[in-house]
Amino acid sequence: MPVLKLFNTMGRSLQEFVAQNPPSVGFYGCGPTVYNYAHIGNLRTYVFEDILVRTLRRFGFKVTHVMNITDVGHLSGDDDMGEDKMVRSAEERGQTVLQIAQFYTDAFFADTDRLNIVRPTIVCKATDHIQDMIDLIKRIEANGFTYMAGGNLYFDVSKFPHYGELANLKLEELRAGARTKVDENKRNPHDFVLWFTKSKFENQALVWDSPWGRGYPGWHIECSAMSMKYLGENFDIHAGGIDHISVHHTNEIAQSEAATGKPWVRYWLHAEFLVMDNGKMSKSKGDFLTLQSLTDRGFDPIDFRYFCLGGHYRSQLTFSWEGMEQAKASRKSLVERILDLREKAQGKVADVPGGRAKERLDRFDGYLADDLSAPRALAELWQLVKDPEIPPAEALAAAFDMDSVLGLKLSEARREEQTFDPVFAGEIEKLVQERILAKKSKDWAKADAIRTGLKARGITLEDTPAGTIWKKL
RNA sequence: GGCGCCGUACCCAAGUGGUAAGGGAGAGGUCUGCAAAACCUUUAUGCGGCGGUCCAAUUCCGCCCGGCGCCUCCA
Repeated sequence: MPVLKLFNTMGRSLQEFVAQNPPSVGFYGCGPTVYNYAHIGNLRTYVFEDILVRTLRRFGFKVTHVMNITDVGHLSGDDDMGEDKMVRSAEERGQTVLQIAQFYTDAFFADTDRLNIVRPTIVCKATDHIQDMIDLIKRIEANGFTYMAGGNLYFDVSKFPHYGELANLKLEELRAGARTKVDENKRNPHDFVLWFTKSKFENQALVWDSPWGRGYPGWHIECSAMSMKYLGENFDIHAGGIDHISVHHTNEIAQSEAATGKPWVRYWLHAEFLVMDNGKMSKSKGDFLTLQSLTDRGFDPIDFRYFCLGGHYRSQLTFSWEGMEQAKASRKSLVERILDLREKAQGKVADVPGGRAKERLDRFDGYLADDLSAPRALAELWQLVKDPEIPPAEALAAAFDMDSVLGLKLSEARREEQTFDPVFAGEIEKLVQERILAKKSKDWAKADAIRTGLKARGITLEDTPAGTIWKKL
């Protein structure tokens, strides 16, 4: 395998990936806050993380993938007088916060399953790790990075010299340009809460006892506590959306390294946003597209996955229905080619692709190795399935190999005949035979009538040299 | 104000200091009773504009125009 290079946000450069303890790789990906459905922008990031994990595994690494489920502590902004997201959602539905969390957690994994995203090795809920967070905060406190103010425990960013390195922030300038509506308890606008006992709103549903009083953890601490618990005090990769660079990940680094006194994460990867024609999609504004809204329009979840793969993860991708239509058409055509190859290979798939197929597979791996260039990798797959000089059985072997990373379910592709309800299929088969007879007697009117009739029922006929085949429209 | 990104054919979207991947859509052709599918051919002397560096720039630098993201919960 070629040398894997990844763009590290820390340092903003393409760097050779060197695992700390090869072949093991510790990977932490920020998971969802489960107060609502994931929207397709969220899902784009998870598709990216899936490509990352699958690529690492293809390149021989043993990946431990940890993902958090944020079910507490994710508060509204500094100057936002609104409620806790979880609490609001619970009140609206007349359920408990934990019921809400469970419902949307299930919905989240149902979505990622449909997108053929491999489940994380470890999924951990914030509410199951409160003691770990408290223990970690104690260490941060013991090292002198905290202060109490107004009942809350704050992290003092001025004590952490490297604060803001990930985001290229300079504290002096930030002070000057700071906003006015910040929490008045803060000494520095960028200080953040590690533990709340005084909330800006009432009815905090979940509270725990702690050395600082009864309350609940700040948002950032869960990722530090849980990642260290499962991956150790320093690990290889941490990934998430680009919006997390300046606040969430910056704060995670500060508190983690303040606790341990040593470097925490080696590689930081961030996925750019999926944006709508008129700007970004906002989960908190309530109007956003879910995977379900795509399938309601007749798209297969994998069409969306294909759509995501068409753009590089570090580039903004603009969502549009037209773009989805194109992805759908494109994927359909790709699957058609796989089916054709299957028929030509008469069910055979080479054990190991050789010759020209191997060359294309190598090129494919080279593209993945170059900062996960899915668009070029996908283009290479197209070149492969279109290459007339490659024997079908070899092409299939290489294509399925590529799909171990792309995840387009190519090996599961079947002609509709094989997946249809047998009764319905038998009925169609009968009509097809009738039409063949009509054609033999040159009764074009009847033949065309049958074809038109089937089309109305969503079935299209194709007369190939090998006979008539039918498929779903 | 600070940080960062983008502007490539009708559409989506890669990419490179030496002359533009791939897909969708369109057009022409082969095949066909007609279709469909498939296959073949075809679609940017051009990469927002203006300068600069260079033997050579779409690719580097500067400026300008246009669009977007983050800095506040958000992938």
